[in-house]
Amino acid sequence: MPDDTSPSLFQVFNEIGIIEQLSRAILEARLPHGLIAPHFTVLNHLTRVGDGRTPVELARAFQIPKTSITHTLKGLADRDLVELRPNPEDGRSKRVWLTPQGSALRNDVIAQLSKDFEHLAERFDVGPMLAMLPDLRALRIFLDENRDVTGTAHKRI
Amino acid sequence: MPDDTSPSLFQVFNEIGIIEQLSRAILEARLPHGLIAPHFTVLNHLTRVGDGRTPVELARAFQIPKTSITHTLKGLADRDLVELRPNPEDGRSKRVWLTPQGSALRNDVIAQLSKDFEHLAERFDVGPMLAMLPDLRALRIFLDENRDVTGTAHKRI
DNA sequence: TGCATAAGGTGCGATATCGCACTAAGTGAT
DNA sequence: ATCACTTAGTGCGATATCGCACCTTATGCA
Repeated sequence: MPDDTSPSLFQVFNEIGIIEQLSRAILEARLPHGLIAPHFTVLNHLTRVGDGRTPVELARAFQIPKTSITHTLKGLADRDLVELRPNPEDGRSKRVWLTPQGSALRNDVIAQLSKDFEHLAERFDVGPMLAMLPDLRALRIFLDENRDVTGTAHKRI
Repeated sequence: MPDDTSPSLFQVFNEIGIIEQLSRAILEARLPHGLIAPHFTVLNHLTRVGDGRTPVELARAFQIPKTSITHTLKGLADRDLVELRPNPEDGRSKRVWLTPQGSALRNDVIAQLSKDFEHLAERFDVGPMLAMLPDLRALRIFLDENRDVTGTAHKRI
């Protein structure tokens, strides 16, 4: 049983879990009522890698079940933030397109968060945070590539 | 708008979010059917800081709404993993006690995860992960103490 | 002591997550 | 061309999350 004095991966994952929660709260405070982090994550992803992705591609990117992305996309489509059109190359699937409103909302939120982060950086040295990015990336990639090694695969696709 | 080349807090939080998701999957793969990460988090917390906490103390520790902890505790109590008894010092509140089964389950899961982490460490250098623990802690503490600064407080208590 | 206010806990309703199972469509081997 | 198999998407049901409103009990101040 790990104790509280020697650093352990338990503690690392625990801190990461809490930080995820707190940073998610910061994000959701900037989203319009009814939208939560997963909605924004989709808008941001489509902006960064380009829209026209299929729902399954998004599910894979976010490591979530297909049913979850279906639901999230429905929420975005109901608000006219994305548009789902058939995939001409595959009759089974669809493609997800950003609407102008979806792009605008994503950019507004990013702008707000940039300001929030600037305020934080005035009172906190973010240097170490930025410095740990490569190691975080390496860990994320390793865990991602080894998802099924510990019998962990579940239904994520 | 942050680009993808210069390291930014966006990317740090993004990596942290993905790692949280993947590590949660590792944990939940070791939990009995019907139990999810929040249930384990409660058992683990009560083991580490001692049981006899009140539900509100737990909600504060995990940064979640009171209603969420009520629900999670009900799930644990239904499975006889914790016991809720009245708080003799405050007629409004209760205290949460681990049952022997709750303690045993927590220890079993920890043991499983320790093995999982050992397997991971055989193929991945965890040194940098452990080294970033102090910085993660500092960030967590700072975000926690400044939750309301950006108008982010919500209903978390 | 009385009363306004705060704090702990929960019922309820809305939404989210996700496993299961199903349909429709693509793939590949014969 | 056929048929077994795989893959994309979704309906459904179970559970989770969380805001709101409410009840109960405690606290603080006049």
